[in-house]
Amino acid sequence: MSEISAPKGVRDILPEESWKWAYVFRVFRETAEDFGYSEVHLPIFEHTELFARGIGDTTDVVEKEMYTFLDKGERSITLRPEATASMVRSYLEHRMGALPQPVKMWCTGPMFRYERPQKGRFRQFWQVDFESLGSPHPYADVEIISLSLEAFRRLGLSHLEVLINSVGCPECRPAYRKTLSDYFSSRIDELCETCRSRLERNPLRILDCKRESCRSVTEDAPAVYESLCGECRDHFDMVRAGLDGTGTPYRLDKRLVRGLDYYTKTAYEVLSGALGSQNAVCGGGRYDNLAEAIGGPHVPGVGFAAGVDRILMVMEQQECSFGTEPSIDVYGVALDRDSRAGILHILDLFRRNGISADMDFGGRSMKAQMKSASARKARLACILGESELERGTVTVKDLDSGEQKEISADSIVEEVQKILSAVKD
RNA sequence: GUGAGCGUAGUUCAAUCGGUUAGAGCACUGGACUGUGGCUCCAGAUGUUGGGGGUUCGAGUCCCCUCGCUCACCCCA
Repeated sequence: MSEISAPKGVRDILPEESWKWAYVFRVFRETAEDFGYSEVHLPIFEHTELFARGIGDTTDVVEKEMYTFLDKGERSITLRPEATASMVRSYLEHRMGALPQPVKMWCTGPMFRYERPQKGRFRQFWQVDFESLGSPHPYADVEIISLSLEAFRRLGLSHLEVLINSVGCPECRPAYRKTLSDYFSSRIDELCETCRSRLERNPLRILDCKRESCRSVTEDAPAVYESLCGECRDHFDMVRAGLDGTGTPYRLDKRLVRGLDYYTKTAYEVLSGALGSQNAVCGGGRYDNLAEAIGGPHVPGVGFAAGVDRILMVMEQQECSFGTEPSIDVYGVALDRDSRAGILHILDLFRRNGISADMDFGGRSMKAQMKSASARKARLACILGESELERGTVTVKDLDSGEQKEISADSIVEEVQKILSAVKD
C-alpha cells in the first residue's frame, strides 16, 4: 500500500507485543540460571566459511538460504542462520577447553534465512539457543532436553510433542546408510523424484520426506537402532533412561534425522499442533564432530534452538499468561499553563523516587487527559489546576475506586508512595 | 525458487448484473458534562479502492502486467 515498508519477511515488534516478548526472554533467562547456563552475546554475522563448514555446505540452509555479502574489505560475510556454529567458534576462540567442562552457555537474538515467508517462518526470526560444550555424557543430552521442556512448561505451553531419535556416529552410520539405501532401492518405484536423487547423496533424508507415498515407504524402513554401534546404543539407552527417570514423555521417531556427519547420536524436536506446517518450536541434538569440522580440536557438544516467534504464536493461540502488562503508577493531569509546569516538576520527583509517571503536553481538555490516564492503565491520576495551585495541593484520584483526595504538594511523593504500596498489598 | 488465494479509511469489513457522491463498526478527536476516565448519546476527521495499462458511455467490480500480503511445497525455529 505505502512505499514505506520493511523488506519482505521482516517485521517490527511493536509495544502491544514487545512486553510479551520480554516475558518470554525473562522465562528463558530464569530457566537458564536454574540449570547453570550463562548468557553470552554473539555477533550476528560471521565469516561465511564458519557456516559453510559448521552447518554443511550441501544443506539447503547453506546452499540457498544464507544472507551473504562481501564487506568493504572483500571478506565474505554471512548473517547467521543459526547460533550453534557461532557458539562453538566462540568456545574455541576463547580456549574454553581450559575451563571445567562442560561449558554451558545460552544466547538469544535474530537469525536470518533467505526464504519465502509463511506462517511461522520469517527471514529474520528470533531464537534462544542453549549449548552444553565439552561433555560426551548422555546426561548432558537429558539436561538439554529437560531444560527446553521446563522453559516451555513455565511459559504454559501445552500439547507439545517430544520426538527423539539417534542418528549414530561416523562409526555406525555407514552401515545404516547402506541398510537404508538397500531398502529404498528395493522400493524405488514408490519414491518421489527428489527422494530418488536423495538415494544417492543422502538416503537418511528420505526419512524426512512428507509426501504420502514416501511416508508409506519410510513407515517400514529399518530403524537406526538396530544399526547403532555399541557406544551409540548405550548412549541412546542412557538418554532414554534419564528421560524416563525424570518422567519426561517423549516419542521415538525413527524418521527424525540430521543429515550431516558432525551431528551424532541424539536428535530431538519439540512440535506443537498449534502452528501450521512449520510446527517445530524447538530442535536440537548432539554434534560431537562439529568443533573438528570448523577446524578445532575434538569437543563434544549438545544443544537446542527454540523459535521465539513460534513460541509466541503458540502462546497467543493457547491464551497463555504473559505476566503483567506494563502500566504506570501515576498520570499527571494539568488544567492550565501554570499547572502544566507544576505537574512536570511533580512527575520529575515521582520518577526520581521510582514511581512511574506520564503526562500529556498537548494542553488537551481535562476529560481527554483523564481518558489517556485510563487508556494507559494508570493507578492514580494527579490533578493540578488553579485551585490546587492556590492551596498548594495536588488532587490524587484512584482510578479503580474513583475516590480522590487533596494532598499537600510538599508531601506528595511520600503520600503517593503510601497509597501505591497499600494498593499493592 | 515453484504453486494457489487475497489486496477497499488507522483497523475489521460492506458496496446488487459493471451504474452516477465508495459506506459501517471499532479506534481516534471534540462536545453533551465551562475542573473528572470506563457507560451512553451527538458531531468531526481520515481513502491515489496497492501501482500501471486495457475493455466500456461508465471499473472498487472484467482482462493483462507489476508490486505486496497470506498460505502451501522445498527446508527448517
